[in-house]
Amino acid sequence: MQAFKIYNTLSREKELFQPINAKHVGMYVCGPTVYNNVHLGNVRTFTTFDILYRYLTHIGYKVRYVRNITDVGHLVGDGDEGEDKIGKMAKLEQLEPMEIVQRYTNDFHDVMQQFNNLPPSIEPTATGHIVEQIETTQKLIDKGLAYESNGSVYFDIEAYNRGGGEYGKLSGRILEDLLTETRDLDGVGEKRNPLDFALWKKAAPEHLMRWNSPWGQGFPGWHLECTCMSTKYLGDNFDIHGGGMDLKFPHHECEIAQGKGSTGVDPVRYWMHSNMLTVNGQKMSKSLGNSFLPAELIAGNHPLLEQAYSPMTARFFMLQSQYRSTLDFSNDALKASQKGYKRMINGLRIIKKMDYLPNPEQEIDPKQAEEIEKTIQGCYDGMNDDLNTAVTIANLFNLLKKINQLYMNQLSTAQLGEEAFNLLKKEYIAMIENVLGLKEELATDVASMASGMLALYKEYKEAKQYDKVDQVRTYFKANGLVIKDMKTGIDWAYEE
RNA sequence: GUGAGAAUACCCAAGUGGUCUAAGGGAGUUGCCUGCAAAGCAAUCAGUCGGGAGUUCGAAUCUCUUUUCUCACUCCA
Repeated sequence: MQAFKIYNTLSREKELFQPINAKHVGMYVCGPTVYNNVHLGNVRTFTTFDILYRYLTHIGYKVRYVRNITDVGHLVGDGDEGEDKIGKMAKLEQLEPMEIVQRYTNDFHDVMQQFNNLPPSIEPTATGHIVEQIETTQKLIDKGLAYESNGSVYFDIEAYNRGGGEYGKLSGRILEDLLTETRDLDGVGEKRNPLDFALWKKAAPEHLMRWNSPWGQGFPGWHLECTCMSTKYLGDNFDIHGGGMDLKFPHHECEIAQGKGSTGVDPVRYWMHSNMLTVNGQKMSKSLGNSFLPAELIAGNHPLLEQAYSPMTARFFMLQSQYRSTLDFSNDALKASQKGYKRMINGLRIIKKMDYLPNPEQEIDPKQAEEIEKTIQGCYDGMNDDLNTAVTIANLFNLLKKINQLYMNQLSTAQLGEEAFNLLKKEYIAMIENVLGLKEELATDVASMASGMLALYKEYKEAKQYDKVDQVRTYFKANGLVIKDMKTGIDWAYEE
């Protein structure tokens, strides 16, 4: 097993990853709130944890990857007073809330597939776990860590901290400071303390999404679902919890409080946070209006885009930086990634078709073999160092040079030796396809290819080069197409 | 204001005490290859890591200071 290090937000240090159960890893990632299309910034986060999932699997762990769908409880506006995001969209579009949920869940899945992110092992929904959320709320009330107020239930942060909780430890905040800052804010109303957060909210009469509970009709608070679903499927204490940097406070802080409050143990061993995708130095976000939808990127139809970029180009672009750095979007950077990605994939095509060719005349060059081994180790060193995909890719480019040299006969497989060659082939393919999740994007524009061929066909026909004409026909036929040579003109059709 | 980070070549981006005479990609320049290209290969491309001071035998990396920027504290991945 590789010595894999993770930067743990809790300790602010890279720590050697040691799962609770030697061979098994439980990881939870905060999924999207499905009230809108996911944007490219969201994609970065999910891609980061896709790489984690892929790498852990690659180095031999059995991973249970849980990523939720938030389909209720996430409020618009300031904390606990706003409207439910999904309910709001439902009213706006005059649809059932669940129609909104389904529409954007589908969109999310489509995008994940386009970017070649693997589906999680379990994808639970908040509405599917109302019972669990009510139970946890009751448990917290019983323990004196939550209180009912006018049909809503709030988590009591002061009581939690009196009992040994350390609210603020993840984000590095000091409770007293938070209290002072928020003391003079208004709208406290039902809460004992402005920092207290909702576990259960009473539903206003016009509220669409509502369930019966011991405290009347209502709906669960946003933070609670992740606590219930992560611990339900991964246990009270599990290995890895991931999410975007912007969820660190308060969302993840609240998750720790709820988890520790209800079970007595810290729920998560390794907290991982991926950094933001920025545009011109500013965070990409829906509210700032500087976010692109993946579809706009792929089509190239956004004012900030000079051209279209394929999903794999974007994936490669994201992987060329480390997930904890902010990554700034620019056309120049994307174009550079496009070339790099294509070079790497060209190498993939070459090595896949290449086999070891023994040659008794030629001796093995131990230096070459050693270089290959060292560079492959470099790929692993990069991944092991808190998923430093940038380093892994740098090493892959060095392997690519060897592959191209082999291809151009500037180096022979016999010089590398069978062992080193097979290692090169196996690891280059595995790193790109299995670990980084990059794949070939075949240009499948059959129509334009066919029309170009038709032009050639016409030329050959006019020059009466009938052998060439037949060749073109055979080529079309081999691809399931036929040439229609009519009085009115030339066209192609699908072979019937 | 409070908390968390960032500043590395023309652009993107690794590197967080010696292996750094600073990865890798893109752009540029030169050569090889080619009928010409493209692709590929080879060579070249940062005397230096935002500025200043310090610690150390040794600093891009640690400390202090300063400037600029981002994020969080309000819905966000």
